[in-house]
Amino acid sequence: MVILVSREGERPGLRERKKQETRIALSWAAIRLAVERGLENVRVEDIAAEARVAPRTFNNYFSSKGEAIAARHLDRARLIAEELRRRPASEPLWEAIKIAVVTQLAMGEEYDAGQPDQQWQTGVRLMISEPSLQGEMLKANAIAEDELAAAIAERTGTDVARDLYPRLVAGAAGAAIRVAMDQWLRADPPVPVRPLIEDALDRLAAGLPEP
Amino acid sequence: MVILVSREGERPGLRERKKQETRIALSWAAIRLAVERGLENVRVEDIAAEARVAPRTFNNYFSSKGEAIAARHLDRARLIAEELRRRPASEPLWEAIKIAVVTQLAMGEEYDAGQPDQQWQTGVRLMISEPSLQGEMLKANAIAEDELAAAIAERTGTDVARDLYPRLVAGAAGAAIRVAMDQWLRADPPVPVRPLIEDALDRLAAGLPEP
DNA sequence: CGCAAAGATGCGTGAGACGTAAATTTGCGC
DNA sequence: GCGCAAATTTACGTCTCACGCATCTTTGCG
Repeated sequence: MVILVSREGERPGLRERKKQETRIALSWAAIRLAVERGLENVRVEDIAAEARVAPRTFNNYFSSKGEAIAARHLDRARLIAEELRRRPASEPLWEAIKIAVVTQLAMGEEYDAGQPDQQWQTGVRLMISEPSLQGEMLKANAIAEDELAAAIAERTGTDVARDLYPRLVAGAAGAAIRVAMDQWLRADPPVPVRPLIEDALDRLAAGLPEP
Repeated sequence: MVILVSREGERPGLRERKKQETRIALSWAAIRLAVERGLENVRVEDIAAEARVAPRTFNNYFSSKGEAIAARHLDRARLIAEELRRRPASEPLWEAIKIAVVTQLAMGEEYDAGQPDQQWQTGVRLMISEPSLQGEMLKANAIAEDELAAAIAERTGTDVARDLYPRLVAGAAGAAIRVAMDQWLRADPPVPVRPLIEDALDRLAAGLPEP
């Protein structure tokens, strides 16, 4: 995956900031170009050019076009775990998860009430439509799910390594989010995402009773 | 993915049978070699040689080494949906799912009571350990999950395209299976899988209450 | 027994992933 | 400010791949 290790407690020096900017620039460039001309008509070289870096540099950040494209989604998905950690401990777990997910979705929200930002949506649609990118999206989801599991373990005082519980909840929540998202993207007269997400998570918490 | 379309209602002529055999031979060869010398030291050429086919033929079956390795797991995972369809309609859904999963796991069972067959286990371990294969395993799981969703929709009279329900259940069940499996593979004094799977699925059906 | 279709091969090409070493830039202490 | 050591970016070269296309073989069937 990433070669340039961004050690955690790194203070935001010019160096780190620039690295992050390059990473994001490469990622958006990859998405933009892939949407414009189709993934197969985009060479790594093009992406690098678009981001004003040397071709070889692309591979210092990502090990494939797919990874670059999924990076934006990954960063976004990670925020869910981060947000969950911020929720007060008094909140019931499922409630906290629901809020964390919805909050994260609302992040880049624009004019259109309740609709996540356009660019991210474009990226997700791209990943869903191009078969060769589906694997990358799944990988991103898996990574985000791991972080979510860690956050859940922390919050519930369970152990990610020993207990099934945190990973089970994270996995189920991840599945719910994926399904809701998918439904949302397919919806032909467009519908708001939030209700879908909430419905999916509520059903999970209810033990998935037959409808 | 696969180029050679195996049309469904195909009767098992010599042709089809041989194709299937080649596919499986390539897949096992890939796994065996990867386990023996490490994935990076296995060239497509080697796998083809091991399966007694021309190098070019490998790519007629799989589009990458990873796909070949995941194929065995995929075929196995698909059986769950197939088994679910065989369960009597009178059985409660979760019960049926549990049985379908356990039955499938028991398939290649050997001497050691309750432990799935060695080769498959080896393959799964390989996919978990090699980062570059994790994506392939996730893809396989996703495909199997789709089929499971279809089977669930059929059984519950819901619609995969319109209702969240079938995909939600399939996704949650898939997550439960993954988590249980993972726990099982990590367990240091080895433990039987079945209880883990059943525990995970039971918790799902119970709404994942905090422990 | 013979033909049409399906599959297996061979060959050639365009890309990609990545090791390595040289060139550049940044962070910092003096 | 200045200069050096560490972190990054680049340039190059190499090794595999994935896959299109043309051709040779094998299989299924009348």
